[in-house]
Amino acid sequence: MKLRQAIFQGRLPPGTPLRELTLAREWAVSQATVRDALQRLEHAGLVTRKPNIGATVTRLSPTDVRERVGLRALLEKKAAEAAAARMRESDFAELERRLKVLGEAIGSDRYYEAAQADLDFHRYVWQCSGNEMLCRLLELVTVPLFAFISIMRSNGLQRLTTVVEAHEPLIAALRARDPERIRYEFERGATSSYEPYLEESGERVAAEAFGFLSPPGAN
Amino acid sequence: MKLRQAIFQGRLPPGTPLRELTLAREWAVSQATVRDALQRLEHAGLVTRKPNIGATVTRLSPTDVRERVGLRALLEKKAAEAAAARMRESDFAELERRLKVLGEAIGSDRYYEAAQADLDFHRYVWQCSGNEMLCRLLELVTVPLFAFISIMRSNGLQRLTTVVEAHEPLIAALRARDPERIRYEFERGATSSYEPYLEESGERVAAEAFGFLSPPGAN
DNA sequence: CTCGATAATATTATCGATAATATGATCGAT
DNA sequence: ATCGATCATATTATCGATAATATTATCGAG
Repeated sequence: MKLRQAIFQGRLPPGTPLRELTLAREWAVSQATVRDALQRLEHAGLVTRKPNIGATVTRLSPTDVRERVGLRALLEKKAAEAAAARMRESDFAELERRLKVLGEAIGSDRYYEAAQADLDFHRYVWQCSGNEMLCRLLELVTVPLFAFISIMRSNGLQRLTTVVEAHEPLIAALRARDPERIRYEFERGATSSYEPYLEESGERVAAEAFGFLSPPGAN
Repeated sequence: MKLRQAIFQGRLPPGTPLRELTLAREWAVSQATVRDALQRLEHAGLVTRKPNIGATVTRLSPTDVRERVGLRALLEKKAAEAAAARMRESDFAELERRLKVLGEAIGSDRYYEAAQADLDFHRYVWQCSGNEMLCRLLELVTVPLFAFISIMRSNGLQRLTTVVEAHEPLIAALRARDPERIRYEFERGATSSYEPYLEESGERVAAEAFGFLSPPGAN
């Protein structure tokens, strides 16, 4: 769980090799425990493992980001549509509570907490869909994107002030239970944050964020 | 890898508890190796693990099947559309080769091989989409469905003779590069095999397949 | 000086054993 | 007799050490 935090905070930049025994000594645990953690993070998409070679912090190429953003939009629209049909007033209240938590985390410049709160907001919508498998897919697709954004923010490369307001149309659309509007707002919400990195210059912007260029053959 | 086969062949019915040390002794390997295998199968969706409790062969409730079939249709349509735009003649040839392998496996009543070949056919379409993440999601969603079908077949509960012909419209639609037709055929292909288990009587049919009823509170 | 084979090193994969935890049974109190 | 607490047992989680494998460095031949 600490590893997850380190990745989100950008303390372990994408591409960092994760040596099992090294991490084990570092945290005073066994290799088996580290191995276990790495396997779980691989499942979450934050770590990439190759058999007999080793593990590294997942590095998202512009192509990867594009793929994930597209899939997230597709799946989240579906989830939000289903959720709208099932959400009661208490669910909307919970959603607004989570948005408030997000606002507070942003207000105090806590990037890791902000990313988690952002994730928790969206996760709640997913859960309201009542579709368990859909939730799992969205976790898989989205978590590394949030890590990506979290790193951007911790490097000061993304404006934070607008984040809360950006979420309000989502709640409004869900409240209205208008499928067309839900699709529009969630499509927009899923893609807007990443637009700077999806254009021609995406590679350059991402490189600035991480302080290095991806090697030509990587991914 | 043997465990995977055992699940597909129905030798380990859904719900079977998988004790780490027991399996380790059975196959003359270490607990760590079994643990590793279970973790990978959990990732593939064939095994369900609960912390400090244990692992069982994943049991798909009718709801689970419904969720997965719906998501598979959604994702596979997207993959097939993208694939059609990129497939060359050699790709179509490969697809037909794989369909032939499937036909041979069915001809000799080898259920495990048939399920794998069926999977390999669809996997090739996914890969032609060029969208790596989409492939991963489809694996996750679909593999347990194929295991489900494989068990049905091994219990003689599904007709096999029509399987090959059912795949031909898919190839034709891809060849035609007609998005509308691709969507139609893949939607149909993804859902048709499961129709018997998606109706009111789904629970009963599934119970027949596995020889037992799901406990009321399961899932 | 370059290329290929071979040895040294580093890292993952596996092993056997121990510790931590949850489940089910036993006992006592009401 | 039933409910709650405690203990026994089974199972997973973790540990330290060894084996297998891949990468890198070294050496010798051309």
